Formats: sequence, C-alpha cells, structure tokens
Amino acid sequence: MDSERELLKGNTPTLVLAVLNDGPLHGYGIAREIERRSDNALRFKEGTLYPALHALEREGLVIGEWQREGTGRERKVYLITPAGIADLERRTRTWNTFSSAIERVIGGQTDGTSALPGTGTRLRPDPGI
Amino acid sequence: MDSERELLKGNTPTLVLAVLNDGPLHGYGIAREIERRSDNALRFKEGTLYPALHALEREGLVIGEWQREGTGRERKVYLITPAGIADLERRTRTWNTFSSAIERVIGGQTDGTSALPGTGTRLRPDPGI
DNA sequence: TGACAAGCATCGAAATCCGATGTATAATTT
DNA sequence: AAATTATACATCGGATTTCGATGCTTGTCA
Repeated sequence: MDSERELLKGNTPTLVLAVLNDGPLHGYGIAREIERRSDNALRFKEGTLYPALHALEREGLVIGEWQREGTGRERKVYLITPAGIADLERRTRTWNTFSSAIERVIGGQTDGTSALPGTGTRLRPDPGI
Repeated sequence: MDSERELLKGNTPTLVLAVLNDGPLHGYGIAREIERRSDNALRFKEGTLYPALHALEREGLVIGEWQREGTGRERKVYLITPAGIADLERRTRTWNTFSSAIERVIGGQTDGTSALPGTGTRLRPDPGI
C-alpha cells in the first residue's frame, strides 16, 4: 500500500530540475507546476520539497535568491545552473533506461483486454538455473 | 548519485509478482529472470530480494514451498496467489499512471537531437501563483 | 474580524534498499 | 585433489527518502 509514495523516491530532484529548466521559479510555484503538469498525479508535500531544494542548492545544481515582488511576501526564487542542466540530462537518461527496463519485466499493458498473460497456474519447464 | 538504487524503491514487489505470474519459481531464479528480462538494467541484491519475498508471503500474495529436486540443494519455490494476481494488476496500473505522469513533467526524450528545450535562462512570465 | 491561501521551514516516524556477512552444496576449473 | 565459482537461502544495520505534523508570517476577501 501507499505505493505512490515509494515510487516517488529518487525522482524528486529530477522533477524539480525539469521544472526549473523551463525558467526560474520559487518553491511553492514548483510544487504547483509539477501538480499541474502531471494532472495531480504527482503531489509534492512541503516536508519533501523544501529539504530537496536545499540539497540541490548545496550541490550547486540550483541557486536560490530571495526576491520581493511588488505584492505578496518574500519568496526564494530558484534558478538552475549549468551543472544542474547537465545533471538533469543525466537523470533523464537514467529514468528512460530504468522505466523501459521495468516495463520489459512487468509487461506494461493494462488496457483490460488481456493485461496479464498467464493466470499464475501455468507451469514453467524449470529454467534449469 | 546512485539514482538507480533509489528508483527501484517501491517496485520490488511488483517485479517479483510479475515474474511469478508467468509460473512458479524460486528466489534465486526470480532474481536471474528479472536481470534477464531487463538486460541487466535491474539487479536484485539478496538483501532486497529475500525480505521482499517474506513480506509477500506474509501478506498472502505468494506461497512458498520447500522443494528438493533430484540434484542441487533445497529451494523454496514461490507461487502467486489469486490475491497476488489482483495486487499485480493494481500495481501495474499504478506504475503506468505514475510513469506517464513523470514523463509529462520531465519531457521524456533523450535521443540527443534536442533533448531539453530551454537552457534555463529563459524567463517565465510569473505564473501569478 | 475571521478565514483562508500563499510561502518558507524543520523534525521525527516509517519505509526501503543494499553491503556485509554467514551457511551450505554442486559444478567447474586448475 | 584442491580451489574456485555458481547456486541458494537468510539476517542485520546503515543510509536514504518521503511525509505528516507543526509552526511562523503576510496578503486577500467576505
């Protein structure tokens, strides 16, 4: 149960960098943008987001600057660095490799027709490990 | 770093169930089969696999039985249960939802041509959160 | 005035993965 | 014959990650 939560693990920095790659944004806005792009499938909790941003900043992948707009309270606006862009590219490649590997293992279709091949009762001629 | 490791989180039971859905198999064989299907992109460490199998057994999603083949040492062969099949279907749907959400956020192409749209310098007309 | 959204932040509980370690047998190589 | 490798199961502890709870401040709107 609660698999969504576990699935997110390891992808948080990738998602944050991906959003920042389209332009500077502040923490709260990043969370909203990720929710918007994913149709609310991905939700960032504050306890996840802010520590993640601090970590990215420590690693030099983003830079955070306090800004005061005409209205509203002060925000910390984050900007992706060249190192961050390179890291995002690497992370994107890693994700593609990983997700295609997962799909090769689980099959990948769930369209109702015949999603899962066997019923689990089929016997396998011992792969002779 | 070590993102592969983190990415696996939450997917272990899904992968195990997917393999068992094609027929009974023992722990060691499950690990080998997942490596084979994923072209070695996914590797199961023993410290991950065996506790995962025990958990699945506790939850009634698989059944384990000790078997002695003519040759080789004793193996514990696992069989997926109807509850396990139902769980696998649910997990597969969850994965599909999740991975497509991730791809919508990060873009998803890494074929070299123009993988990542912006350079991070483009300014966004503040989404007025 | 009160309620609510925006906005940043930290802490601790819970979950997960894996390296290390241990045991034991069969097959293969030297 | 001896040494190495592969098969096969198992556990423990460290490291990492997510998130609920909590707290604070400021602006907006009824």
